Amino acid sequence: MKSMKINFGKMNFEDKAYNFKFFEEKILNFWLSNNFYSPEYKNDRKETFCITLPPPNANSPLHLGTMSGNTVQDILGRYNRMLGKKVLLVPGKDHAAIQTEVIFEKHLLKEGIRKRDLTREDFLSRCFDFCMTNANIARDQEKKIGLSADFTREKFTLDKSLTNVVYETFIQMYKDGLIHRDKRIINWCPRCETALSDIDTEYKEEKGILYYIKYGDLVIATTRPETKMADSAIAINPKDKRYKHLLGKTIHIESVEGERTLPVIADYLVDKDFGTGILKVTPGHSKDDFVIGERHNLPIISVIDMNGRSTFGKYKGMKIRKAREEIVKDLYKLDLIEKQEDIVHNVQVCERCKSTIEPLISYQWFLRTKDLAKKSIEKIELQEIKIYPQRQEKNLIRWLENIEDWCISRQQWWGQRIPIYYCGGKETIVDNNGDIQEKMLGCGEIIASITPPKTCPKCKSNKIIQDEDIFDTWFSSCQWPYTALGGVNSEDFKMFYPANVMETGRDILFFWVARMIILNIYKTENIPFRNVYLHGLILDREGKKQSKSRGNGIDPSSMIDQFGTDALRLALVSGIAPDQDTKLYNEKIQGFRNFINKIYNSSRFIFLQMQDLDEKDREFIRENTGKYCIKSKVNIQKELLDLKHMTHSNFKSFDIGITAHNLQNFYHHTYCDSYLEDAKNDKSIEAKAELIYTFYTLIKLMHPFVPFITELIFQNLKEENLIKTKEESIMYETV
RNA sequence: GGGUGGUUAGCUCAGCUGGUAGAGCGCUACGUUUACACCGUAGAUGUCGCAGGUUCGAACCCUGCACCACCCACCA
Repeated sequence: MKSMKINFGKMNFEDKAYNFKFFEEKILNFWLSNNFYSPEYKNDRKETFCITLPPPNANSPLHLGTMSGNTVQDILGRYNRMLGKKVLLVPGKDHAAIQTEVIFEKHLLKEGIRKRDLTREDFLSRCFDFCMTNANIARDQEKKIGLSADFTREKFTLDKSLTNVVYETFIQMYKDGLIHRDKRIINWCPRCETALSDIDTEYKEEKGILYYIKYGDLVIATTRPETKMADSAIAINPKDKRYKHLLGKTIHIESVEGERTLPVIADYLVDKDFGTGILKVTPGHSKDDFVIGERHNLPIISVIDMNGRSTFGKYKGMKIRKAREEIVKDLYKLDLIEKQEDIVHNVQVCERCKSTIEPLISYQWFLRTKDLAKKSIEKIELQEIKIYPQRQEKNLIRWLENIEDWCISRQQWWGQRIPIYYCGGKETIVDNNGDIQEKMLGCGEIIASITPPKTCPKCKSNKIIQDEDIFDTWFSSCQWPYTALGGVNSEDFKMFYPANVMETGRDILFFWVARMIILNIYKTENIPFRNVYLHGLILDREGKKQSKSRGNGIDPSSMIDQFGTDALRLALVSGIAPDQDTKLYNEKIQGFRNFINKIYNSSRFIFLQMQDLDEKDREFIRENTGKYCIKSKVNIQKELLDLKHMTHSNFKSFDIGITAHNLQNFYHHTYCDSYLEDAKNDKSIEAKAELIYTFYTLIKLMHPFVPFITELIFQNLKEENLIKTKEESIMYETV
């Protein structure tokens, strides 16, 4: 691409206040209309620096947290570019499966359309358009904050090419025996008729009744008598001496479900202080019971269907509440209820419609992670991947050590549909014993394939049906480090993998970072990134989390309009420490705007000194490479050198907040308040040369943090023939 | 219940491996001087959460406690 000249014009010395709006727009156009953000701009550079930027969700505009992350990563990118490296920041947008589907459904509802009114294809195509609209807004925001990412390389996680890479990974895992299909308890919303991840549910305090039900000679307290026919054991706490004699025995009961024999087991999940200290274990309808059931190899019985109705005996077809009432009545009739108590307990509900979650059993796809996690732990312990702040390392390792198999299927539409095909299809049935089973309708062949097979390889039937489910969104986003680079065979992958930094929130250290390490080591036999930088949250003035419901969210674009991008960038990073929350509010950003204005005015002062110089003087100034003469109480030569060293060493340890703070402090108090004041006493040409030299040095050091105003000053120094440079932009100068 | 972080000037926070408490905002007074009132100069303001301990010496190290925030688990 041929570079284009933008005429910045001379700075307007009449304006005493920096007109950031005017200049920032010009500068941004200058950067964007040239090739500066591309690593190919300086193709001869050898050492690389790469960040595959965490893709924000394509379902809404960016919030401040993402922009703060962008700022940190851009600072690292710009700094490394100024160190002479070939820098690539890859932008992207994430399809964010479930979250997007929820948001888009709400969006549709405003138009009076329900999801079930649409076909799967229609829903997907509308949702795609919705995402593209938001992605465009988000991309503009990224540009506006000054993110020097190569936008020609932008990826969307649902792009066909990325999806195919994800499919390849899955199929490889399938062949390696890492994928299995198994029963699992899920959060089912009977009203929305969908499975929900824990994130899409919330807890609500609810009044309930605790029934003390007789089980033979024992009494068990429960709020859910309607699941008692799905019990497969009686459990006590191993430390509970009261019931020790029962261990290993079975108890015989006669109840509403008829005669049954249940084993007595011990599990530490049982709270001996709740109710009578005895728990009825119902693996089919309670998450904790499911865990206990797995541990003790208990049968799973289902008595509630996906419509939230009972499937058992005389209660069959009743809504759960109704079934509960009836069962309680029957239990009273049989004199099997000792007493009942009112209690207030937390109930898990659907975040959207607030109906009570029904934990149900269904078949899901799983990834075996234990062995993969071991390799990841090794790499972290060997410090091949470093975590900032370091204390999070042990959290990460502990999580990896205790990792469970990962359920990677979801019952939604918006996402990557699982590339598994069944000959003739399948259906899930509940047999008379309450057992959930998958019944194959064809010859039973299961085919993993990127493209739909035309016929069954075994029986040659042409009735091939794809699995209905999609992948967990994290299964795709955890492959981002190589999908962002175009897959493991691309030129970019060869040149830029592994990335140097992964910058993300500590809240997704496990969800994302840990699993990214796992999947990337599996796929590439190499780490995905060398450093992990965790950021904290951006809180409001009172230290509260910003949220839409609280209405305390800070609108990034209004901040930029009021105070300018450079000011916002400084406000977002100055004084921050990794994993540490930070507060943001108007007055704070205003303070940084004042500082930007200080930079502007000091440059005005310096340029005014240079106004009447002839070309010979200018040449003298240009040729000055660090001779000092101005008498000042500040030893500027030494101070500048110290500042440089400190900046470099702080960057090495990712102490960006400290660096920003130090640079600002130095510029304001040492450079302006002391040194510039003293410089006023020396009118010699040597003094002017020193002034330009020191100024130029500082502007470059500050550029990664406040890129706009420093570019403006650089262009004017060039325009005025006061510096010797071959570079078109300050971002390719050397620090 | 388990874990992590925080507690320093009215507010927001610095304070690196122990050696006389710092900056910005705010406040007070003064000031239009070769850039800047979105400014400068000068100033007031602190039992460094509480209680012990180590040390010649602790905001910093150790022990315990309190309060705040967050994370994980549990709520039959």
